[in-house]
Amino acid sequence: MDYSKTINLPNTSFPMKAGLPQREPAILEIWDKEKLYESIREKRTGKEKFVLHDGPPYANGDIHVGTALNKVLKDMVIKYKTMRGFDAPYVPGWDCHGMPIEHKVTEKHKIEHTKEGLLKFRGACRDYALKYVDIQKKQFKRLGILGEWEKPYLSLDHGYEAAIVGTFARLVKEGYIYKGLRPVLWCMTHKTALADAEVEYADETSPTVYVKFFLKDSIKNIYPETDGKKVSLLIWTTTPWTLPSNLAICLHPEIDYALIKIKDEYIILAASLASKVFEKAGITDFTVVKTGVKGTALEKLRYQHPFMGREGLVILGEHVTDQDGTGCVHTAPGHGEEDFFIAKKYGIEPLSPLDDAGRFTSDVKLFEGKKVFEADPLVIELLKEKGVLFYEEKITHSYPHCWRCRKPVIFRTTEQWFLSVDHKDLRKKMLASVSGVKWYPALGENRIKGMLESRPDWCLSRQRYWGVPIPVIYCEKCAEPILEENTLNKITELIGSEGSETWFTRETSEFLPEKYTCKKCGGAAFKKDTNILDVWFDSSCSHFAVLKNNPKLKWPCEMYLEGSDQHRGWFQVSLITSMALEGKPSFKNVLTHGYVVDGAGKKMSKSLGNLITGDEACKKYGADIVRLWVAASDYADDIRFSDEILARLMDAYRKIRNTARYLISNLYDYRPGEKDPAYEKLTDLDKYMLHRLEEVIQETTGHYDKYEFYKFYQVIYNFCVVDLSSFYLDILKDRLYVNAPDSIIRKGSQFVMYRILTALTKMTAPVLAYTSEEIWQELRKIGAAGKSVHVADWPAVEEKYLNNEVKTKYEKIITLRAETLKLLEVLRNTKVIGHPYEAKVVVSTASAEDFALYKHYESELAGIFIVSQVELLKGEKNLVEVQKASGVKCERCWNFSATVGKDSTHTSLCERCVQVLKETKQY
RNA sequence: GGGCCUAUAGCUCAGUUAGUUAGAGCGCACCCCUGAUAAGUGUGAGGUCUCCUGUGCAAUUCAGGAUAGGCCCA
Repeated sequence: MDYSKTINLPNTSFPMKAGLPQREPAILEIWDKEKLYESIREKRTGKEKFVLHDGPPYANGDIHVGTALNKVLKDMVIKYKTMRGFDAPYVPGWDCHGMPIEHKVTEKHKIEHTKEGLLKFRGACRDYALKYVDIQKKQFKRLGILGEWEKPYLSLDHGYEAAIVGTFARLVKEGYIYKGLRPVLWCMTHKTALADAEVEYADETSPTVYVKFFLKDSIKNIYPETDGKKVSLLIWTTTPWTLPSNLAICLHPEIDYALIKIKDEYIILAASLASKVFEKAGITDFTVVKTGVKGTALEKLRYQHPFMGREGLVILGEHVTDQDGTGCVHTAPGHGEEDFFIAKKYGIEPLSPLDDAGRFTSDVKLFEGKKVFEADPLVIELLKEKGVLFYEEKITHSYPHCWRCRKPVIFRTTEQWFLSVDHKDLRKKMLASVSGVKWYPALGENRIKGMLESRPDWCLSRQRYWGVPIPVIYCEKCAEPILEENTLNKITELIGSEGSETWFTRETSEFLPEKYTCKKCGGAAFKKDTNILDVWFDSSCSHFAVLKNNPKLKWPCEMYLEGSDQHRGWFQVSLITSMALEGKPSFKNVLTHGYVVDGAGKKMSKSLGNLITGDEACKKYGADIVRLWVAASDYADDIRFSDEILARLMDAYRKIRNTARYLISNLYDYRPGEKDPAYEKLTDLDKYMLHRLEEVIQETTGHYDKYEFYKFYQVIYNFCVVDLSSFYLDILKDRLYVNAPDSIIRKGSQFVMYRILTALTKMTAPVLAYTSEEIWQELRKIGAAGKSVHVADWPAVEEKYLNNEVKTKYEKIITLRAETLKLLEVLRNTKVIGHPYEAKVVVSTASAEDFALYKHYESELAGIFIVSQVELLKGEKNLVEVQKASGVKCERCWNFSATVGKDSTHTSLCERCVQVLKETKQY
């Protein structure tokens, strides 16, 4: 007789091999078809809301693993909160305006600077953005992320654009918006401002001049010998053309400045640079009169501009170095960012006497009409004439160039719109509000506070084309901006119904009341602002545009979850608009994660060639592996992504999957509730495992609640490997296979296995979105309720299954088991035994208490150690011995037993197996 | 250059309120099993806790610095 036919072997069609890259898309299709997201919404209607507000990714290119990580984290939070009973809708969004799209589109379309040309260009940008919204949407869905993919929010939606303009209008009304000057990088060929990203650095040879600027104020109180003598500060510049705009000379407060006598005049420059400069200039005949005077002592001295007929001021700045030059920095606030900001501190207004093409205006009669670089030699000539040119040379240095025309760019001061962060104490209020927000990890609070303390006013205007227009109209005659409420409201309304294109298609007059005249000069002709708003302003309005305008959502929301770069970005700009206009933050919790880096901890970049897209990862590993990677990583720090890491996770995935598969395969004849033994009838092993499960549920719930997914991963993985695979399930084999199918011992174990599997499946659902669903569908076959694991409720801790008494006892048994296994290894290595069934364990115990405990489990011990026999002795000391089992191997259960052969019909079976055959009428 | 942060086995993570041999799982090596089988069990080997200096009787743990790396800014 073939006894293997009489045992209850595992049976399932659930595949061992996952084949995720193929299987997942099929599951996704079912979710789509069965409208899983909508079903979840329906089930959670009326429940407490948990709104995670999606930070919009930029609609350009394929999603990067970093973006995938971000979205998966969000999805895990939402899936978990949903299972915990919250109504957690997810409305994903996209950031659609801005420069990167402009650039991509410019590669194909040249912008024609006409109304039609501009509209065409913007249309192309829009198409481009929508195309990538679609591409990215597919990639996000592929990752198993559930959400309102059919109705996402886009920053180019009419409603969203109206919210942007409306927010601007409200900020104007509250007095936060002002017009000011600011230096920008300017391309003289394209006659346009450039963003930092549009500039590339290349070597450039420039004329370099050392120029004497004569002091007007006497410094005889510091240097008595200079009384009545000519004293100059020696400055240095590589852009002589900026000298007409010189308004100040900047010194470092702490650097030593030297007074040097040459013939009959005195020159001041940084002491440490003097010899270098004089050597260059070939001057040997000089005397160092005095050193040790700090820049501070020279502050606020006045000097005579060498040819502009005005005086300038000596100021102090930390940016001055004594590494090169003279330590006296020529400062033209109209032509440099640092110059601008340092001059601002001294109340010096910048001078920028250039037109759009970089030609001097009539403000500088000497060079009127000359382009800046043409002016260089003319300036040098003039300096020579005036006798102030100390030394001249050519140097090659790194200089910014326009990335399109490759021509050198300049700094030029322009008028821009700003948001004041100190108006109405906004900065202070923001700083205070930050403490009321919960930051994950807690250090995020530090970081944003530091940034809030130092951030300058927000420059809102951009000289670009693809974005939301600045809704300001100016008087043609006096350039007075119209910031009246009703005008701004009308613009907002029109943009709301027609989109921002309306700004370009409609005439200026259509945005103004009839017969409107300028309040300042009475002019009747007007023009629209041609600039757009910073795209960060777009995203700063998302909480208004999305949370306030969608009744399914709420303001403020529970959570923002983004990369750590958003402390300066989205978190901060959202805080600005929400604090300025609503007086509280638009979020209650902020979770930040680090950046994805490669296996060596280096950042991912095109140039390093270590970049990987979300799609590539899904194709190579499968979404669930990517999700497991996200869950297993501690996102507080940088997150490494490498083949080795993913290979380890695939191993882990297989282990989890196989553990689930094994549970499934032993539940084919189980129906929940049908033949479940009462708790008291369960063996202590089963009780112990029920207890362990409750512990695991408690632990994982705690970890999820703190968003510490990697801790969840460790707990659940160890539970699968240590508690289940190598302990419980290994021991269970004998019980499940050999005993009668409906025996209490088998049914009891199945009851526990079922509870473990359902809980395990639910607990892993937020992470292994697809696999848990696959397992759930198997559970449904035997009676689990609910069409998807994602509509199921989170497993509740069953207090009645907590049993510390059994736990304490069992931990002793487990310790004894570990000792036994070590000894079995010795027998195996000496070839005394192969399978542990060939062994017998003899346990001598000195402690009466322990002996009693072991005695209590005497009948189970052999099964627990997976050996054939266990003998317990009350001995002098604690000792475990292992020896060959006695008796003969039973052909059915493979245990060794002295009872084999006792039955006359089944001569190769042990007593137990004979009994089982009788029970099951197979005798 | 500045701000914030990180650094424990090949990998992912623990841990030490400073105190005898620093833990887990995986991976690896070896063995077993062949009734979870492109599976499963067991045993074992892996770490100068990034480096330097300091404060302690004692430092991987505290302080200072360095190096490497990340984000943001200049």
